[in-house]
Amino acid sequence: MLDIKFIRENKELITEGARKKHLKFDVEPLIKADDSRKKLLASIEEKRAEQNLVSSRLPQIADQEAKNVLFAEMKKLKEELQKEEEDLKGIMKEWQTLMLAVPNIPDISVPEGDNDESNKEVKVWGEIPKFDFPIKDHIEIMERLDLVDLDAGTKVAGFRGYFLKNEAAELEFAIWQLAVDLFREKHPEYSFMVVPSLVKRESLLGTGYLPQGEDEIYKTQDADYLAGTAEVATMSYYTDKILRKEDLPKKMLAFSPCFRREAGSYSKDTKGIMRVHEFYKFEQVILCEASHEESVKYHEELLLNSEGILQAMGIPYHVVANCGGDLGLGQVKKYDIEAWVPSQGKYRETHSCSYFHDFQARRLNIRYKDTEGKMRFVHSLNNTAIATPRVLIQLIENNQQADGSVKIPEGLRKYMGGKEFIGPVRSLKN
RNA sequence: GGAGACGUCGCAUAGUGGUCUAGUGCGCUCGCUUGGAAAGCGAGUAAGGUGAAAGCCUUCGCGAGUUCAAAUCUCGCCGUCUCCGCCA
Repeated sequence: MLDIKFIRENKELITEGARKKHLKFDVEPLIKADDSRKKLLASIEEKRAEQNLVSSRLPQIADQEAKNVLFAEMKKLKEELQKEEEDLKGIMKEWQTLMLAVPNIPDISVPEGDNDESNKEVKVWGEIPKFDFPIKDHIEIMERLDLVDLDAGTKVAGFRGYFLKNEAAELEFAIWQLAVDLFREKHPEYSFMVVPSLVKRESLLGTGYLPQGEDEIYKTQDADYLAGTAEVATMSYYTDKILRKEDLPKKMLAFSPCFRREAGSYSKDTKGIMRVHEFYKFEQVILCEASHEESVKYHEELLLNSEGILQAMGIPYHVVANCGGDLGLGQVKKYDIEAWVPSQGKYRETHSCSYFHDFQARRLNIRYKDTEGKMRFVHSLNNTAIATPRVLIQLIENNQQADGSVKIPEGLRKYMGGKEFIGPVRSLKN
């Protein structure tokens, strides 16, 4: 959500921002609704002032005749007031709907473009491995080593279901442990959290996933939702809070299961563990002072933290600056980290790092007092620290060996009981 | 699941129809005092909207209602606590 005053004063900026994000948005209906809102509100407040004034004088009036006249007048005033309040309610509903649809303005450095093909590579790390044998994809490698059971996954959990088994399960635990250790050692200012996935609608509205993303999110019979990221609960933890300036920035590393319906992606990545309905993620969240420079500074920090985790596992990756059409409603700028998938011959997304300025903080009402004692909304940012099982694809494929075994990256071995390889082949299904 | 109690300005509490523009205590800020501090004394201490300003309006969990007038009365919802039941 943006400030209505800002919107009124910067119509061109908003329109230009929506264009860059390839969103259909017309600011005029909102301005019109706001005009009606202001006009009606002024009239209502005037009537209330009159009502309050008479009410405060009434007890001092002794003359019953005069009192009765006032009673009648007040009753009439009240009827008018009630009608206007009813009208305002209707206008406010429309106003709020329109306000929730206003996109945040993308940064000047965001590349132009409609979809991920226009994303711009900004960084490359690691050597793309060369194989002198025919490579396999993660599904084949994992099934041969009895690391995954996708048939059982489908049988038990349905489409996109999966069971991770044996060393794959161990690898997940190892990756989480690595992330925890890295943060504990290198970024001790981050507080660890385990946060709810089952959240209320307001939390998803507040973080900007609703109302426009209804199809993407699981909903329970109690009208709660299953969040697709720990960001939702971690941000909502601070709803309605007034933080002290000295406490900023707040840095969190939050773990949670994540649930995504993946509606509208039925033909994409239907095999394996690339795109699943249920996964686990450590998410970094930062709340900082309301300055663009601070946001940019921490945006880069979040990116480096995540790169550190991939580097510790020796997985080659690049970073792209997402183009306008690839940004969410509230995002100002976003980097994706994409790690190399040998069987596909391309980089695939493992991390998503974005900042929002005060877009989320306005919706969630998270504030602090600045140096002049003025209340301000905080800025918010977030980035994946590490998400499993998707990263197992890159981990396993890049480390596959000619005999079908998988070399465990050095950085993970101490969490795998010192083991260096997964293999030899345990079961040959096909 | 059943019964009861409660939800007030950062925290604690007062307030049961107009004198509440919400009192008091704690905390916090500033000042006096002091060599410095503590104590003491004094002053201040919510947010939002609107306006050039003075001011005006809103908010006592949320929503609806009664009334000329609601923190206060009625109804619904949400939340917290206590007891009982059930379960680990």
